[in-house]
Amino acid sequence: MTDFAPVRAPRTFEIIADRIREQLRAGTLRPGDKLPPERTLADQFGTSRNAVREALRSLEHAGLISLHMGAHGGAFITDGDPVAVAQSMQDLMHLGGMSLADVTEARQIIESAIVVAAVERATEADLARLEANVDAVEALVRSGDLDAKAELNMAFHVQLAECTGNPVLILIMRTLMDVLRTVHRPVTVEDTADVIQSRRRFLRHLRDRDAEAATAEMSRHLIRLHELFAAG
Amino acid sequence: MTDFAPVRAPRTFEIIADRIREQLRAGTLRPGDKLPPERTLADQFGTSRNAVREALRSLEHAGLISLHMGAHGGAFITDGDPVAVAQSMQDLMHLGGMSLADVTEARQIIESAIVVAAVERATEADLARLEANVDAVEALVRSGDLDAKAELNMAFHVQLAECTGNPVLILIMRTLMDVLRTVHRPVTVEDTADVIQSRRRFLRHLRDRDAEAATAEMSRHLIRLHELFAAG
DNA sequence: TCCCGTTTATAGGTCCTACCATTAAACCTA
DNA sequence: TAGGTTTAATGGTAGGACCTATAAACGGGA
Repeated sequence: MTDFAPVRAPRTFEIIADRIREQLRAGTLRPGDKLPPERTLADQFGTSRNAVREALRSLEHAGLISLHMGAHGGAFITDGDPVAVAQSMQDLMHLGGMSLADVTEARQIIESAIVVAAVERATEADLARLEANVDAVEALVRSGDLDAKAELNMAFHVQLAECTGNPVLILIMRTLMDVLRTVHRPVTVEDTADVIQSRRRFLRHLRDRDAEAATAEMSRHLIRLHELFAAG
Repeated sequence: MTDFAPVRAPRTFEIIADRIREQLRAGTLRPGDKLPPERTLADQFGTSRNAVREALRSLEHAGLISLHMGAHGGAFITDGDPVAVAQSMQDLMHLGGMSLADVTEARQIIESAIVVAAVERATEADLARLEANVDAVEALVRSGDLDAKAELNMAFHVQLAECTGNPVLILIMRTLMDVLRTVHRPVTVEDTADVIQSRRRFLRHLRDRDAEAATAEMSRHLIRLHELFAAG
């Protein structure tokens, strides 16, 4: 019965941030709009500029606004940049002492589910993009640019998530890739040939809408990769 | 070739926040630790207290630290509260970046994968916890405490993720639940009976290590729930 | 007329100082 | 010893001053 939540006096900057959030939800403020200058806001809210700044800082971190300096600068409503969310998740993962093994495993589990959804929904354009990615990777291997190759490899998985058309899944996959990037070790060249082979098989299964085969192919690949990381 | 990233002068508070982040990743600062007082930090970094405060605000928003007032207050390293991430996702939802349907769908896809992993790994203790949860829900339904019931229902899904033993999956599920909690509408009583029935069946499959049946049962449940939300 | 450097106004970024508000612990007082 | 009171530590707020970046207005020279 008596499960009273602890009361906490709201801080000024929180109130300010909430007021601005309200206007966002109400639609009074729309992406692209510019907020009044900090000094004006401080005046309107009847607070110090300091409090306004902390509120804006909070909104900026949330990815709701982006701040620009100089004349005609200011706080602009963004169209919803998920980078902030990804950054926060990364922080939590690092903080929670999550190991590389944890991340790759989670990725493996989630990606297997994503593949199933992608098989159902991938459009011709999606498939073309994925194939273009593999082609580009092949070209980079020949030119020896391993860093760019690794980048594209990660992009492949994000693109796969994009096939589902679900922004939450895309966000999660992007975050996982970002985390992996920070602990990334360049993989030796010899196994890239295998990777490309695997990708091509995978795409064939995707085209055939063969969920089982596609999942199996991807799982094999991820397990190998996981072992490689673990060994590395 | 000339893919120069735009340079942006890092702001002071960003540098400060990054420095603190570094210490977190390095493990010098661990959850529960207390940062020096703002005044001391300002002194150490050679900046104004203002810049320090904005850095702390940013870290607080990221859920990395929590600030407490009063003597022996200060900035404490948290153990990784995903509330901040959830808040950011909510903001995105409001900005139109993602919809409630996206979240429930992503949850559905991810949870189906989690079930597979849980079937393989759930220990006897895990199963007992899950059963205890269902029992508790049943009791709360009889006593009519719908809020507490909803809370336990969400806890069920987090507990399921915990069966996998993978902290990344746990974090993701917890985040998604947090997002859903805020848009939660009390579900009517009549269908709770069904839910409990479904849960019991699900747990039976889990005990039998029958991945297919467990996944099917959970999917049915989530699809129903999704429709309920959509109709809500 | 057109180009290009200069000026200028705007607005965020930083600093400083003072003071307020909250809290836990030390210190009384009965 | 119990319970209220003081006190010191620390985050929160205020308000002013100045720095810095930037786009637009201005202006001089070819």
